[in-house]
Amino acid sequence: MTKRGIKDVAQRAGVAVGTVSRVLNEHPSVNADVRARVKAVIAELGYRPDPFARSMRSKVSRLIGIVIPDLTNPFFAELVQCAERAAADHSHNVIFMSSFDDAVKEADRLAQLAGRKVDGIIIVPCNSPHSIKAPKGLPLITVDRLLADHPGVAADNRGGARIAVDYLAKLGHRRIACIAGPAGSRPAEDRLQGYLDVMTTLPQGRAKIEPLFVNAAFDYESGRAAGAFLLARPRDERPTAIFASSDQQAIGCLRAANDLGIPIPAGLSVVGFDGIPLSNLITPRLTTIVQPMAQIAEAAISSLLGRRDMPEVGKPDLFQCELAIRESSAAPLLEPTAVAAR
Amino acid sequence: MTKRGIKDVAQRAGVAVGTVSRVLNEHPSVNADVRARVKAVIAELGYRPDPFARSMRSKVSRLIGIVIPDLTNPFFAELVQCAERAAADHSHNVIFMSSFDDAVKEADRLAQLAGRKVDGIIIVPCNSPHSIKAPKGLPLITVDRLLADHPGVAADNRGGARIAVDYLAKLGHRRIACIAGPAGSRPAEDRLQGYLDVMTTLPQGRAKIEPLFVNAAFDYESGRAAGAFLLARPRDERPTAIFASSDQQAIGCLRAANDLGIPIPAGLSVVGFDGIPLSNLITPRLTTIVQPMAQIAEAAISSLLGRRDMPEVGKPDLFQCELAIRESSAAPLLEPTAVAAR
DNA sequence: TTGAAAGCGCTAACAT
DNA sequence: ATGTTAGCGCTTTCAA
Repeated sequence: MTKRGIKDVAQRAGVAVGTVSRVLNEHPSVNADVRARVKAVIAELGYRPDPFARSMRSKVSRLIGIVIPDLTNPFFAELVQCAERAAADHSHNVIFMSSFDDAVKEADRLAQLAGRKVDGIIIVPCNSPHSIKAPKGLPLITVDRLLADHPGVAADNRGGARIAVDYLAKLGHRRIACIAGPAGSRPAEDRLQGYLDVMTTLPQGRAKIEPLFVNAAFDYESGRAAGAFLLARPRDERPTAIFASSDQQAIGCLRAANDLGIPIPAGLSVVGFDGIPLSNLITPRLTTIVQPMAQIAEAAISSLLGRRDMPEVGKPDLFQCELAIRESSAAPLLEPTAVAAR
Repeated sequence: MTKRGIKDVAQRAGVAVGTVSRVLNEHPSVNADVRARVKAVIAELGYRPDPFARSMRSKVSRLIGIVIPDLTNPFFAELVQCAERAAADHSHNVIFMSSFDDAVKEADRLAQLAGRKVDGIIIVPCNSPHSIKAPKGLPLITVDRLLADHPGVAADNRGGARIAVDYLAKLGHRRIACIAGPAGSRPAEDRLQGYLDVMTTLPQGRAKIEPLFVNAAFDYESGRAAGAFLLARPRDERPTAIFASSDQQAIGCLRAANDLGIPIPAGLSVVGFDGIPLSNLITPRLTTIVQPMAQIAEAAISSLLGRRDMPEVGKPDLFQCELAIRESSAAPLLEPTAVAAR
């Protein structure tokens, strides 16, 4: 099978190259029979338009760039996977790049993507306090870690946290602690806020209800340490439930409880956040707030491609989270209210 | 900053476009001073050659395609991350695609990459018994899951397994069990073989030494189940050490031990395989065989780009693994030899 | 060593 | 509705 160009197709079909091009681009003004004939020839010849020649003229690359801080984070890995699927659904391919959470590398990657003339960029900005210089004229959308001066889509972190804490409260828990994320992280702060929202509106019984939280990085080990800290207090002051700001933290916290011989969920309920695949694979399976990653990724891609309104700057599109009740949570052993009444 | 083309550079530098092109491509026959002047102008104008125009003529895209079954697997995520870094080191970008372990999708992705005229393809084939139709004329290399009819690079799985079991044996363990990977998986079989290699050469003491292994998927839950199975036997027949074929399995196995109240490493040593980041974040930190992912990825990229010989078909390049001794392993409580001698 | 010019394969503007 | 043609921005002969 030798090299086929648009000319060969045109010649074989007895039409001009322009017509073939129109067929290729689904241009309306082509007679049905001509279109059919051309398509037949295309199939017959196994012709595939050269994407470079195409992009050079049309300024459309059918390429989406995605820049994330670290693929080792399962949450980002899932995002990338979902984004690729969404892009494929729209006949686009994905150029993947990692910024290693380094603002300099991030800027470089962005410039490269601009050079590649990608049709849009999805970015999870790195954590250093900075903003991004979006190549102008190139649609860019932030995901998860929102930036004030760029459009963004994310989970409704605050709302999700409320759902989690609300659930624990309804189960009867009152001493609910929170492993908050790292200070300065937007998602972390939103989740903490959601926790506080619920805690401050809980009906005050005989036992005083006070929010109790500790900041920690989003990873497993930090979660374990934070959990150990929260659980290292006299039994009657010890939290009966912990809301962690990430699944990794929650899993670490499970470990801390285990180290102290606290049974799950009998002695302690733990709820995570994110809904990473691992959360449903461990024992006990983790009750968690699952982010609608597929929806988030789909929204980001659609917005970039103009098939959907771009979120306004300052008004990110937020997607509702869902509570997945699994094995790490249950009603507390002793109803604190009952105890207080005795 | 308006649109800059090669013409602007040529004009500003007082040379012909051809000369600028030669400078751009490091062509030798350009006077040093001319080259310097042109480079200065390029920098001054912030000129960036259009990759499409470039590729259209040169048939080189500076793009590498990578197809993996599932990014949710932390091992593959690390591979992708390493590959992207290696590609970036060679001024290439990476088009990422997921096959979702589906041979049909895989073939489709491959065709797309061929259409994109990528300079090479890295693929972790999906598990179904099949082979891959590599677009001819396009360098393709398999990683991890090797295929008999394509060049490949991977860790020396058999050697790595030997190191692990050898280490356990030297520690004094004799009842060493193995959580093998899924049957049919090439890496799984190689690792099991390594385990058997060592077990069959262990000096037979008074206590009979027999290999004991059970197949399981590579994930956490399968590892937990397999661990529970292996540990559910009378104490004096129970393995004192378990070699798992993946870190995820090992972590699941740790959990199984924990459920049975077996202390780690006092009551049981566990060694994993892969060296995923999580392995060093959990408690206890997991002793494991770490694959040189960066090296493997670098080798794959270099081979594709012709900066290094492509591995021969049937003779994959194998990279030595390293033992990372951490907290999940130790000498057995009672030296079996001593016991036998008593 | 350098310049001039011919395309690469396609799209889009213009002509019919 | 279809044909014709001028480039897109670059690389690469071919001359000089």
